[in-house]
Amino acid sequence: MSRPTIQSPERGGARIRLLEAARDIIRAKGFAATSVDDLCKAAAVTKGAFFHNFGSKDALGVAAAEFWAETTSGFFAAAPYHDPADALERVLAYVAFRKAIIAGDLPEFTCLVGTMAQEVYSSSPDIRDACGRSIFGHTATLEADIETARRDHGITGNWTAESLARHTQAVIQGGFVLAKAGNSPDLARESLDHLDRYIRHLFHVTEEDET
Amino acid sequence: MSRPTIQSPERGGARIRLLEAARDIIRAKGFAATSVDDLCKAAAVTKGAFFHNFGSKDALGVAAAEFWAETTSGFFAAAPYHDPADALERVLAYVAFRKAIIAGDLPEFTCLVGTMAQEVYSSSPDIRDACGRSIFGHTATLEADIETARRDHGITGNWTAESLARHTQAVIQGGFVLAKAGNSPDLARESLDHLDRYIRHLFHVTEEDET
DNA sequence: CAATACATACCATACGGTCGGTATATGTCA
DNA sequence: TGACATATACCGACCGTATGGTATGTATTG
Repeated sequence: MSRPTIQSPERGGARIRLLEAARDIIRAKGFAATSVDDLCKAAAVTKGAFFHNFGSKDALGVAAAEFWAETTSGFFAAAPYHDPADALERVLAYVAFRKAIIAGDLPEFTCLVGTMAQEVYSSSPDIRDACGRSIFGHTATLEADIETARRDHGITGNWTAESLARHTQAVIQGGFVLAKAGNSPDLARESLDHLDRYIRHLFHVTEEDET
Repeated sequence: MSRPTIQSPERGGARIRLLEAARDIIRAKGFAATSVDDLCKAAAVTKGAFFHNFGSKDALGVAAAEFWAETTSGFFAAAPYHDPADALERVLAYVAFRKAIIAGDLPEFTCLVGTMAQEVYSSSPDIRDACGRSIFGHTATLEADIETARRDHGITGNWTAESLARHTQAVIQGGFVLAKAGNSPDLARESLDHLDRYIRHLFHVTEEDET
């Protein structure tokens, strides 16, 4: 871990440690309830480092949403649900994958940007928009597979790939809300079963046994 | 507006004005970002009144969730979607009704308890549980119609009425998250169209044209 | 007279943010 | 090569304010 240089200004250890702390703490406590001191303590840096890297707490929120977008898009790009040759199978594999990664404690699998957007959409448009870019950027990656599947299977319904991709996100986000309200990850998984069934219905695919 | 009496202690004007203020402000700013002073100012009462009626800010959060449960259950009980004789039609009318009431600005139609649960599920179990009771108490009112519809239409799928009722809530809550992230109510309505289509699929009903 | 339903003044602290300082790395020019 | 200027990354003390909460007083009601 060398010291940061002028060529690689992102190399500053404090910045990413703060972003990782933000990812973990904000998912558990929410943005407003997370203090700058909380973040500094968790990242083992001082306030000076915080305000050197981020001009304000709001700026940290925006950066955290962007950091989330980067890391999750890498995570999903490397995930195995892209393997099937058939586009529809990839879409169904995506849903199964989203279900499979719901494991452990709630703050570990819930969505940072969904939580933040819900909380600050009115008071901090910058954070809200950064969260929106993360969410809708992700739906865009699904949209291509859905559209391909739709064409390959000759499906002509009163819906668009874009809309179904967004609905998929809505189901996932809504599942998280219920899981938190009911304090049980099962509630998030449950809705993904319905989503799976819905997509199979849309594509006239017979339902598989669910595990 | 008489003074509260010992026979009707709920008659205190400050209490309900504070609860109404909480309902409106927390939906816009979130629970943590809403200060006690904010609420007192909006309700035109003093801090003394606040802490007389609620022992703490957390207690106000619990009371606000319970207030929400009461008012919304009254609202939905009086709604016209209960009119159809056929249970399935009532379920579909419910979805249509949920779509219809998505109007105006975001804080006016989004769900207080969904927002609060998402925010405080970890730091304030009391509020979280009160939110959970509100949400799952509402799904229970749908469950009966779904179960009746299922029996009347002789549907035997790999799902339960309870689960579909919860899924309905998940779609609604998720729609709110996307609507906030994208700053557009249309995103909440969109998912309800998918939900409508899903339910019709489950009950083998031909799709109607959507407005 | 006792209980309720407030009002007002006050308090300790936690909060976001600022500021002056220091250590290290890099470019450059004699 | 080395001295110097400059920029970056970070430290830690400090500040003004906002926050949740309290203590005391008072008008009204049964």
